[in-house]
Amino acid sequence: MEQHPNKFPLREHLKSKSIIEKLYTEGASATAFPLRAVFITLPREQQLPTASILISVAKKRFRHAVDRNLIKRRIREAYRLNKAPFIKEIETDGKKIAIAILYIDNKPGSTDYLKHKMQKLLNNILEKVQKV
RNA sequence: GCAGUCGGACGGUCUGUCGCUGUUACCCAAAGAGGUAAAAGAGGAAAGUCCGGGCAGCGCAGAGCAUUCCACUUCCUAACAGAAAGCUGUCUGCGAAGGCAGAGUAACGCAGAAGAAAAUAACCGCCCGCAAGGGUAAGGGUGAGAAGGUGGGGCAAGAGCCCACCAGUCGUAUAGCGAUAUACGGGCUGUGCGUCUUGGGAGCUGCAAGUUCAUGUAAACCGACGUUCGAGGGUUGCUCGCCCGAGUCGGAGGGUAGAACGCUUUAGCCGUAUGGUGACAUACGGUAUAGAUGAAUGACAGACAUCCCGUAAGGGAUACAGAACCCGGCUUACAGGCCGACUGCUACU
Repeated sequence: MEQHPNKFPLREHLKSKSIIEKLYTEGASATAFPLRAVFITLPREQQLPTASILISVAKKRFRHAVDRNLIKRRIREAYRLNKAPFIKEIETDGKKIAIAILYIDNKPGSTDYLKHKMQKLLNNILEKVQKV
């Protein structure tokens, strides 16, 4: 049975506290304004998916929960629709990766805009990962 | 018809594509992971976290003191600082209505760069008197408040000194469950705030409560105090009193940070009837409707609906805002429209 490429189930969300802590202290970063990613490559372990994602929108920038949710959902959508080629690359490199995506603008961006930026961001990350 | 007051209820709908969450059924599989399908999946305020409860853990022999909250009346409720129906004063409005305040004042204190004076008042003024001195709160300016107010009588001039009306207060009667209202009568009356007094309450901490399982493990090491000559702990903040008591406290270092329960069936929601002015209560019938946890409930496209602009073609707008244990309130935000009762103005009959 072939897997649909555009799914983004909960299992691919980053949850482990220890990995998140590691991510923020040791992670490298890539930026494609208004998105900024902090990421870390991990050794192959059985339980983790190829890419674990954490999306964060600061309360400081958007006071209302409604606005934060809106942006998170748009970012998630942008990632969901663009992740397939990215994951394939990581997989052929034999790596696993954990990424925190941060939103660093004070204004909400439209869905099309974010999709475009997400492609850029993922390419930037790939470049940096493959250099190492 | 226009303008407005109060109360109530609502706050988008549908289709397609790609997704998310838990549930149920089936499929694959040693198991896990996975796949397919079905039905379901944010609010009136989910918000602010300001009150009150349920629930949970800990605590609770008792006494005193302190602290703190509430305060017109009756009533509703699980409870409340909330709601309902009223009462008194005051302010706003032509009005329907709405806002604000509301236990007591015996004692003590404060007011203050005002004013003569802030309570056993005499600066100016007025009166008596040769004068010394005395009488006087009518008039003056200050102030939130000046010795109840206005008018008349009276007097040397004045003053509840006397009278009428009005306000307050106390007593009696009547009406009301009551706050109060009305009538009659008596005494003859300063304002605000605080302390205080009276009456009624308040154990503490919150679902990151708490329970179970898994992983790991340490009754290891160092120091201090101590076992009836009692270390230390519990007992709301303190005191007394009471109780437990052989371990307790600190340092350094290490481990976990996952899963399940709690967790959604409830003071539940809807309807009808009865009682009540009403909040609400009772009875009967129907109904099942989110449970995430680095946190789902979405993204995109199109159509419709409503409103606004425009002669038209067409264009624009659709708010405030996102569950986190659950309820009852309060407060705040809000495009747009709906229903009921009432008020004012205008027109017509």
